[in-house]
Amino acid sequence: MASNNPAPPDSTRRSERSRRAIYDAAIALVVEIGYPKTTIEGIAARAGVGKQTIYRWWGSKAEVLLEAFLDLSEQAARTAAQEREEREDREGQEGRAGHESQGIPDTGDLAADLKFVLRATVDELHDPAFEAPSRALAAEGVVNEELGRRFVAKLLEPQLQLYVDRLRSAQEAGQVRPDIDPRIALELFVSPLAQRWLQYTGPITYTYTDTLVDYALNGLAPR
Amino acid sequence: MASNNPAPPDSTRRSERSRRAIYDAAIALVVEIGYPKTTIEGIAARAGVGKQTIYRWWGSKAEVLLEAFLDLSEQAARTAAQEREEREDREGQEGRAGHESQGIPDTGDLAADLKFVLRATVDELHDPAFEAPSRALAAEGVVNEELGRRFVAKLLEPQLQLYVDRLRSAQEAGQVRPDIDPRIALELFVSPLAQRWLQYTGPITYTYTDTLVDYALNGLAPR
Amino acid sequence: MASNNPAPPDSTRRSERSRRAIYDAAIALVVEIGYPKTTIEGIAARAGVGKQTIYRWWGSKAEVLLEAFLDLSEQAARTAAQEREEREDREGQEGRAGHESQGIPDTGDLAADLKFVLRATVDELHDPAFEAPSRALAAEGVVNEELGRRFVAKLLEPQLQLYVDRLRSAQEAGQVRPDIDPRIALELFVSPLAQRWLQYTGPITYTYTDTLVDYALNGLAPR
Amino acid sequence: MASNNPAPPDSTRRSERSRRAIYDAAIALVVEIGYPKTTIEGIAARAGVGKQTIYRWWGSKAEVLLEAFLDLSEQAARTAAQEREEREDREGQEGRAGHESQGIPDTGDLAADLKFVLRATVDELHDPAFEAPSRALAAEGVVNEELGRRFVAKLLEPQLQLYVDRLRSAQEAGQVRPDIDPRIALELFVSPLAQRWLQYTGPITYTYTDTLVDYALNGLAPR
DNA sequence: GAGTAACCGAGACGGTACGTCCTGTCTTGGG
DNA sequence: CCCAAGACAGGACGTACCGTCTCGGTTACTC
Repeated sequence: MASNNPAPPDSTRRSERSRRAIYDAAIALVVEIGYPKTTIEGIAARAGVGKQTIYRWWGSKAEVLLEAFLDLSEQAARTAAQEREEREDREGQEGRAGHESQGIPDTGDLAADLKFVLRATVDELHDPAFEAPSRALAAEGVVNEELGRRFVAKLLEPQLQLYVDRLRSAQEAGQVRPDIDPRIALELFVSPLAQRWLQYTGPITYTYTDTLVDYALNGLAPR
Repeated sequence: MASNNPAPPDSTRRSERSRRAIYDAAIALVVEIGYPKTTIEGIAARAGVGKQTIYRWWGSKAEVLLEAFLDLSEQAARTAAQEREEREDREGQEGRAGHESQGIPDTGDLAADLKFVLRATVDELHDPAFEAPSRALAAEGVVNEELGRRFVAKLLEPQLQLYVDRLRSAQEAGQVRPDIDPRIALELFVSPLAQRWLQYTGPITYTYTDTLVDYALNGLAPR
Repeated sequence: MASNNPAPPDSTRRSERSRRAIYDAAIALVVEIGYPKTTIEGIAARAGVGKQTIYRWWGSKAEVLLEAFLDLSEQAARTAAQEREEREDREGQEGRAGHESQGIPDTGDLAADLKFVLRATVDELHDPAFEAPSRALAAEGVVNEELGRRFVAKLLEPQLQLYVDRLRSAQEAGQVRPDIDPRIALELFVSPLAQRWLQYTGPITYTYTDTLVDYALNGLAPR
Repeated sequence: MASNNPAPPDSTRRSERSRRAIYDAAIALVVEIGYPKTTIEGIAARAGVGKQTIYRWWGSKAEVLLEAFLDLSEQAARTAAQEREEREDREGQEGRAGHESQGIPDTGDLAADLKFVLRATVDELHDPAFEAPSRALAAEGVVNEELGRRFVAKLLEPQLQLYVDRLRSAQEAGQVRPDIDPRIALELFVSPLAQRWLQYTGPITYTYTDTLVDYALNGLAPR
């Protein structure tokens, strides 16, 4: 199973220093000059790294950015988790669990909980530091199926799974019909938001996401 | 007295022959070798045209492809319309109107009509000749807002408008609640399909789109 | 003998206005931006003339410049001749005839006369308005034999003929040996100056040309 | 601290293989299709080299050709020197030293020696392999002073220095007047030949060069 | 005095080469 | 054997001109 064609590099000797520098440079460049103008040479130069070091460990600029962005997300998640913990320690309360990567709150009111996390998502979509690399990867994924699937599997699907969990909980509570497939159901309010963001098909606001939740839960037909 | 900087070319002298050749070459190359490997140089060579002729009339590879695809769509629409006409003349019937760019059928059964057109869309999304340029433009639009908006305005929005019309008709017929905004409502079943296509977040089948219509019309909550 | 291949243009209908404008533009551009950066398009634009008007009457940028320069020389010669005439009318004297294109002075002192005209040539070679187009044509002529020969026949040889005349006169006066070929003899002092100018092989000064005349007349060997 | 603007390339890493291929291609193209039709792209293609490799080390087509021609001259000189050596070894004689780049022969008869080398030069000027690049460089030098001076310093002046040496020797032998400046004197017979070659002002023959030597040594005036 | 055949200005066209930028591979020297 | 550095073959970029062509317009000669 080991021993591929051009002999795989020995990852135990890999320079952690270089990897970090490459991630940082890649993200910074995409934010500053945009994905199309970001080049492997540019990343290498900014990271103070030889080009070969990039070509040794990654297959394309998109892969570099994907890993860099995954790394960034993990960092952000860790930071957020820590802050939450500290806050809770300080405030000695539980309350609204809050951050979605930590799970969707379950107050018993499904509509309210969904509106809450979707509003948080709206905020995130408007964050410029998140937008540039995220769009770049999404765009690349549209045209490059392999990378697209990895992007989805690593970043998007885990998020969607949280909705699945919350919907299942709602099903158990009798707030969602039992014959509904949660994985499909979530798309009724998540996908519209996604499409508006991806394709500029409409404005992205709190009232819009609130409306989506209402429409999805109650349906379009008269009751 | 009108005297801009790079002096816009005189469009009355434009060669129709070249434009056609460029459109054809652009589409053909994107289908054959993919968008990233399609180059302006390659389009020019294939079209038997000087590069400058492309740079004179378009600002980027993406703009060429956008116009080429728009042109293709118009042609296809014209062809389809003609065929439909001929068929109807021959068969002397009206029946199911059929092609979505001609409007969504209105049999009085909203669910059935929506399922019908969505199934047609599923077929279209699986058509390779349509997929390559379409994905390329969508991807470019994700990262290039200006182009994205044009893509949507010229191609996507007119399609969506057909759903708006059908939903309004359903509202008049009492099959959709009057307080529903059709432009948002249609996203409940269109956007999930779009996202699955754009991001490979799930399989695209007839049963899937049928399910979307059912969920959207009836809602997730118990009735 | 008439009736060439692509049908020769009718020169009776030629626009004198355009010709003048083209000559002026060509000379001006060569002086301002240099011969290599001077283009036919540039000449046409500056002259306010269609490109075809240039291609109709000339075969290359070099030919345009050659004619433009010939025209300029004639103008200059006419102007100089007129000035001389006016001066002489005013001063009512004959004296030193002066301008070489009017013939080399013949005071009876061959060495002095040659030194005089060569000094005038030195001045001319240092005149920037003359230098740019002149060098351009010379350079073109080095590599393009046909044009080179025309350049020589039209511009250089007439000048050299004046030396031939003066040397013949000197031969009759017994100041030059009768077996000497004047056409070759003149090269002894003219060519060194020409080469220094063409190839930057040495400085061009009055004392240099004076020395050339002395060496050529008296020879290198001890007398 | 050394840190210029475009950062000069590291010449120790330079590919000797590429340099040779570029020299060969440049010379071959100039001979085959002429200097104006020789392009950097063409040289690169013929040499099997990337364009950038040319632009990295040279500033223009003319510079490439200059170095290529210098290299060619050195090679030719080395080859000639070696052949001469072998011939002398074989023949065990000294005699007429022969090749001008090895110095001008000094038999004691200045006129004969000069006529001999000038005849050799006449032959060289008629050699097509030498003529094409040589004319191209000369022409470029006429219009481009910097390059012209380099052309002269590297190729022409060393040749002329040989005449200076021979003339000095003749001065010591009393065959040339001591007040004569050899650097100027040589121009009396070298420059006419040069001008005829550069500007097609007359035929280039043995009798012509012989005549030049006679005129120059004895002068034009009666003795 | 209408017809018409050229020149003219303008500039689009199919091409070619420019000089720059980046790709992905390879080589060198240092750790 | 990794790494920084960067030269290399290759190829696309977007620009500038080439020489040809087509378009109206404007003369100037013909019938």
